[in-house]
Amino acid sequence: MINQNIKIAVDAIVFGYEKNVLYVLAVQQKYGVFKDRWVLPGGFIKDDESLIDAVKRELQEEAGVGVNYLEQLSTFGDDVNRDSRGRIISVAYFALVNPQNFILKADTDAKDARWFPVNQLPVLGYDHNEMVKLAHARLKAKLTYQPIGFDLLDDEFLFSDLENLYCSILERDIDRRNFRKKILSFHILKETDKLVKTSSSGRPGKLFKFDKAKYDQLLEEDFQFEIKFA
Amino acid sequence: MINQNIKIAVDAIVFGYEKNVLYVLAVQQKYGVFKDRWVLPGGFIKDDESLIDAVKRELQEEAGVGVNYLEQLSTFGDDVNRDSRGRIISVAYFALVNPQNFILKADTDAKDARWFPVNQLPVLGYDHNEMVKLAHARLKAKLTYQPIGFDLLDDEFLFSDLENLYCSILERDIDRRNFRKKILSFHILKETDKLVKTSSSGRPGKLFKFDKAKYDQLLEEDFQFEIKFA
DNA sequence: GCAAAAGTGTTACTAGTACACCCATGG
DNA sequence: CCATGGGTGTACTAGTAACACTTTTGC
Repeated sequence: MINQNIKIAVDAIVFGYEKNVLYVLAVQQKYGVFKDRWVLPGGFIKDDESLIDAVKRELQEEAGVGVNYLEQLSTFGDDVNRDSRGRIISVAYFALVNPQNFILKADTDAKDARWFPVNQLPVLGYDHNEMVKLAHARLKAKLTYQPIGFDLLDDEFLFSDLENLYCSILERDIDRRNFRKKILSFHILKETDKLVKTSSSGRPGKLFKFDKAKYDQLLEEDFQFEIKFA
Repeated sequence: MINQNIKIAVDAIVFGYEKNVLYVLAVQQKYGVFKDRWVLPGGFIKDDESLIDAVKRELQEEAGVGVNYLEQLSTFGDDVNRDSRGRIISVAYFALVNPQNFILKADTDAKDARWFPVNQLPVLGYDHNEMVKLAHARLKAKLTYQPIGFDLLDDEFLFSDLENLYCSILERDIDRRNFRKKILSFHILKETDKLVKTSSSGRPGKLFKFDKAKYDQLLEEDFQFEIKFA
């Protein structure tokens, strides 16, 4: 069989959201040319490991993170010199997590792991800023045609949390009444009877849950989640 | 650096369209375990070659095809045994061509090259049927939100050609009047003053051209190509 | 009683849908 | 004059957009 001197790696763009800010996970390299440089979590694939398992393993090893949503984004291999160590092709994955579900801890290869606000990201190693840019665009687009915002929130959330998430990620104002009407019209939320208040003043709000089972069922009947904005 | 025993390849799902039928390009293998088996055109990447160049080279070598539209589809590497020769990860590309622009000719590695109607595809080698399925879904989806139908047609075409293309690929009826109104409202077509008739009877129709420059310009002004159907 | 956040309904407008007849050509 | 395919307009419907006041709570 052909002889090839190319290595293959995976990298993950992991988004987290908290209090109106969208974060990206980065790790600080322990070794190599980019020692101390911030990069996306990732690494080489093992010979007998699926791509997706490789991503999950790296996230676990480098930052102690388990994801809510994970999908393949794109494969970076057009720039032959994207990695100075040699020809390396990387399959980038797009992930969503709730940062409150775990505590970041740098582990195997990483010296440190941190959340950076997506708008204040340092210069990362390799072509990782480009990957983040692409993933960010994907997130914005997907938010409007797939119910993935819930993967960034707690299991139970206030309507205003969801609304603020859309506002801050899409960077635009949204009419609260129209937004609520639209989302409720899908019937993919379960209303709990719990009332909570976040800040010290103001009327408490009802908690909602995303009804995944209902959503999956609706998908069978060509239901299309879609939100447009004024 | 890590030792890895994984090879990387590219494969292409090339769609062509002619007279209400959507075709996929396949080549017949000359050598190997799958000798004589139909598979998608593709092959190993060279060490100093970008992914996209590898695809273009393989298409040229195996079938003599130059594409109108080419984009990365997905990378297949979750099934560790997808290729019996060893661990091979494949980056699949999605391509559109106008079959009239060239003559198929099997060349380097391929014994033969042929168009198969997408609905009468034989069992292909590897996981290639799965790739076609994914690409087909992508084509259907993209047709409604990107002006890629033109890449399957001649440079100049009748409105009815475009309409039939949408009908046959999306497998549904379309109201001619509404379709024409919608497409024309985008102002991305140039009307030529040529009149032609395809069949021997009936009124001749006007030829149109896709105005790519105009479309690119509109994109700058957040124009969104989008067609919905009744 | 005031500040803060939650909850709610109506009207105007725009875009989508449904639908049928006339026109130009060749035979 | 008939068969075939090209070209066109209007009325109805549904979904989106714009918009402001009332309720509950803590202080």
